[in-house]
Amino acid sequence: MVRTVTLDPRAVTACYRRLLAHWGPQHWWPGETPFEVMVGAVLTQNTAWSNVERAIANLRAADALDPAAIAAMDRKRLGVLLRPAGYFNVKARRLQAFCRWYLGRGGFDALAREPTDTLRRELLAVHGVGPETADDVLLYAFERPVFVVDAYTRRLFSRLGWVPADIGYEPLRHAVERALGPDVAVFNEFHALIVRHGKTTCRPRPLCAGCVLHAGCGFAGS
DNA sequence: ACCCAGGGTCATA
DNA sequence: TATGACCATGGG
Repeated sequence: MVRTVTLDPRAVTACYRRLLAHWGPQHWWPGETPFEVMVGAVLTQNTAWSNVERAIANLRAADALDPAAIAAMDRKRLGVLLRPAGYFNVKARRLQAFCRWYLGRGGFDALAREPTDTLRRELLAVHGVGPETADDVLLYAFERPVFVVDAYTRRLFSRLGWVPADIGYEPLRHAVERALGPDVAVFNEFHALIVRHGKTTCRPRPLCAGCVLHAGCGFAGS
């Protein structure tokens, strides 16, 4: 039995509005096609996006930004293309596992007909796809109303005193989803804003100083 | 010379 | 179930 956490919808909405007013729309997810978004979701695991862009550029230059091309490619050669994204041996395997699932399931149009919970369960069964990567794919490629939790999200909400610091992925995801209602556009923007905010003023060390949320969300430092 | 990045898997206790 | 090691490049 997972303890459910409740967030105040008004407070979370105020937090979202304040971040949006301060940072502006983030235009996530960068990517020409849903498949490119999915590739980015795997490659950006624990990796700076600037490095992912280089790897995607390599794939495109090799005419390999395509599920069949990636699935059929020699793994070592794929690793060479992915090198700037880091963990390139790991990611070559993960990307091929993902592409084989994607092709085996009939591609985007077939997958887009499946209900969200089915898609999520299948994504999580693919080697190398964990909760955050699965939810990136669901939200930013399939445009399903799923909120993406990451380290920034957990840190922000726990520093605001709204959730325990060790809250699990699912409890936090459901709490935010309930507080902000099922809304693809809002979930899209909110996650991007939390990342944007987290990598600038709310870095791990030192703790937030002069953060834009101090006034709006009651964060008083630590 | 550190620390960090848009995580996840696997072995071990 | 819960830690810890491991994966690896590039920027601040």
